[in-house]
Amino acid sequence: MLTEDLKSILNKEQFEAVTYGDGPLLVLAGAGSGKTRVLTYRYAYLVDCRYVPPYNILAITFTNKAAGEMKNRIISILGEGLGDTWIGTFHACCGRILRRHGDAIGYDSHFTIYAESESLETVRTALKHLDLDEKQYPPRMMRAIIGKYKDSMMTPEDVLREAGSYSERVNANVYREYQNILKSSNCMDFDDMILNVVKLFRENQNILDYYRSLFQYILVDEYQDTNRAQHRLVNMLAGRDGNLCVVGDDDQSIYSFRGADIDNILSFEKHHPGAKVIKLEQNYRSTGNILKIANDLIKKNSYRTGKRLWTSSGPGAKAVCRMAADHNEEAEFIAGEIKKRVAQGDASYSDFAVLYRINAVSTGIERVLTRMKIPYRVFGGMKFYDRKEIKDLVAYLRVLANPADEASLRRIINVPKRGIGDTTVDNISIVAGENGIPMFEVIRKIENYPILARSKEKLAGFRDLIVRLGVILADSPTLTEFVQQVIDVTGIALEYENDHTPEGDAKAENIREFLSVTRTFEEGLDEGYESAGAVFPEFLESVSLNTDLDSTGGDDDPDASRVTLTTIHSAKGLEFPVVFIAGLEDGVFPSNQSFEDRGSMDEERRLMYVAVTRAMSQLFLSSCSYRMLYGKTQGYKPSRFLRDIPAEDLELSNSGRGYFDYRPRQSYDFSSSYSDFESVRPLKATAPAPAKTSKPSPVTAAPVRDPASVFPRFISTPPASAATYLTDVEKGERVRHKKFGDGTVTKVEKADNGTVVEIVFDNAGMKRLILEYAKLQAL
DNA sequence: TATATAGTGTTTTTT
DNA sequence: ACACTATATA
Repeated sequence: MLTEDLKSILNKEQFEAVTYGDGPLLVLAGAGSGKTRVLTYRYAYLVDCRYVPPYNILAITFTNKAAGEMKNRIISILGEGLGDTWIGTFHACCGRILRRHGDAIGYDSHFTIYAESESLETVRTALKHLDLDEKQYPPRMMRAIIGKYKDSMMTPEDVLREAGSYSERVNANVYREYQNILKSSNCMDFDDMILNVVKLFRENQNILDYYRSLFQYILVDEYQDTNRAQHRLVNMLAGRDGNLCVVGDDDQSIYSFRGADIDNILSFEKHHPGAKVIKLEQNYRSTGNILKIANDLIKKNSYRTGKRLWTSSGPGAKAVCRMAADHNEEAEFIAGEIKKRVAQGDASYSDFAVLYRINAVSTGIERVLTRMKIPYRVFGGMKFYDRKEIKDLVAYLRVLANPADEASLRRIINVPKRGIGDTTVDNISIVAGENGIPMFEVIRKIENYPILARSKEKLAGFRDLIVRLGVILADSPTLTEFVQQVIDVTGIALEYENDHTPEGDAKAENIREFLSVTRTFEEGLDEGYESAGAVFPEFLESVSLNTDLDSTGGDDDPDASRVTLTTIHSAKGLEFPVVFIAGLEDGVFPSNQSFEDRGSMDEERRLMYVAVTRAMSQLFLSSCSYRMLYGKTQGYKPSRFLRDIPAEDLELSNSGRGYFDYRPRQSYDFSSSYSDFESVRPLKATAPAPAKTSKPSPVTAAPVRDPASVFPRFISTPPASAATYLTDVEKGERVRHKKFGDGTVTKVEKADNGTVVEIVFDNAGMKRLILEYAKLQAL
């Protein structure tokens, strides 16, 4: 590969980013600006022109898919294999480090990785240990709280030390017990994988030094999505002046609810003084009209580096905005447009995507697509590994690899049913706790524990089953054969096969499908192997970390052309010729939970920006006057994001049946998104609900032409009650919020859009609210 | 221990 | 609307 060749393939900024020399480099890559191209070419350039061995480059992505694509593209650029690489997700790379060096922080190399549901089970166990009522401390909420602590890298001890209230102390205790259970089960959750590597490095300078010298170059993709721990990890490895190249787009940061911290990318230059910053603003995906809408939307956010996408291609078609009466009309409009274009022969179903903020919006659209015989696929439904029957099978495998794995043991101890009930399990757990040994050790030596005498036979049966499977593992020549034996010997598929229901058949089929997962894994191995046992741990790790949809199987024809239905979050990184953004109503998108503070409203706007920039040549936006959500039909107003788009950029498609005659404002009003917080409450559905039948009846659908409803934001909303809300507060003050409950003000700061108050709520954690809108009451 | 019933809570979810 | 879960009951 010659540098001259790169010049002809890449634009000026891309070229500069790819060939930049040593030291920190920040690439701000706008949507569709060739980010992946830069990453892959930079990797190839380092290898081919600067003679860096691939093994000395750490390339981190967020998804397995991205890692796989990156690797393949590099190989095709270089035209040769790379050998052993460090191209992987944060979790895959950390897993690899921990399998090797985890013993330095007290983990056995066969540790199990817990996903969401096992983690939740562990929280339940922790609550039980602490005698806490699940009603009072919902496991999901507790897990979320623990997640927040982990996001901010706090240990249970840190939480306890800083605990100001009783509930915070309870949180700390649950967190501590949760960690204790994980540790004694030789398990980690996803967050722990990152945190533990940070811990490993912090406590073992020699190990850190080893990896620092190993990774001569570090590339990180989607940097705007890193959380604090990941940021810390990268900085430990790269140092202040290391050869760290991060690529990302602050305008596409949409995962803050999972701990992603937009500051990591925005303050890169602060952390790495003298860093080179390159902006990629030329867009190769969308038409000019689409980019104009995207640019105009995102420029309303103030906390950003500021980029403006441009294209050398023409303006293309105008975006079409449909004001529909209800979700049925919206769905029919979408289906109709798709049908029409496919019939004309200039598009196939896979050219279309329907994007929405919340999954609940998809159901209405699915119904109509099905009725009109339009093939579609829904992204991000039930994942293969999330299915009960697969989890059961995996739990068997995990117990074999790591008998200390308590959540997995509990999962399978009575699957298939063998008469071991909750009481017995609780007793085992108590005995295990008293003796400080794993539950499986108790089962191994049932004779020693009189409490368990009654279920002795049954437990012995379970123990013998596990032991027998262990022998089979040692004897099986291949992984697939072994797993087949596990299925047969345990009989987990049998009970499904016997009940002869469609669901049972599907579950049995899924279990068989798991064998294609093992086969695929075996095919992917570079070399052959001696026995199932030799690759077993590696296989389990790939199962734990491969949570995406690639191997879901089941669905008949993967190549068939279908419309894609997906949330905007899952659509990030994808592109489609024709994109529909459905459900553009205030309270749906933006979500009504985002009205509380500016930070989340900005994130909603970034989400809208991501949605718009998925479209290549045609964008459709739709909004409903009435929508049924969670079983209730309510009136809604058009999304503020719709109303923020200048009128001249939209072509209206109005059936005349919508209750609002939507007219976007002519001139751009920067304050609009915040000026009408008072009117965000959905309208009460006093008007006749939309017709239940799929064809809206023309009688009930008479449009309302009352000017007040045409421009609802000009209605002066009377105060909800006589209650007075605080207009100024000070640090330390106790306040009450209608949703978050009571809390203490920890910070007050003036911003151009109002007064930002930071409040630590007793039960809801820390929130930043805009005082003017937060409706706080004094206590 | 298995099944019926009432009650609940629903933003987004790369690993 | 709907799915999941805690509880009551046989």
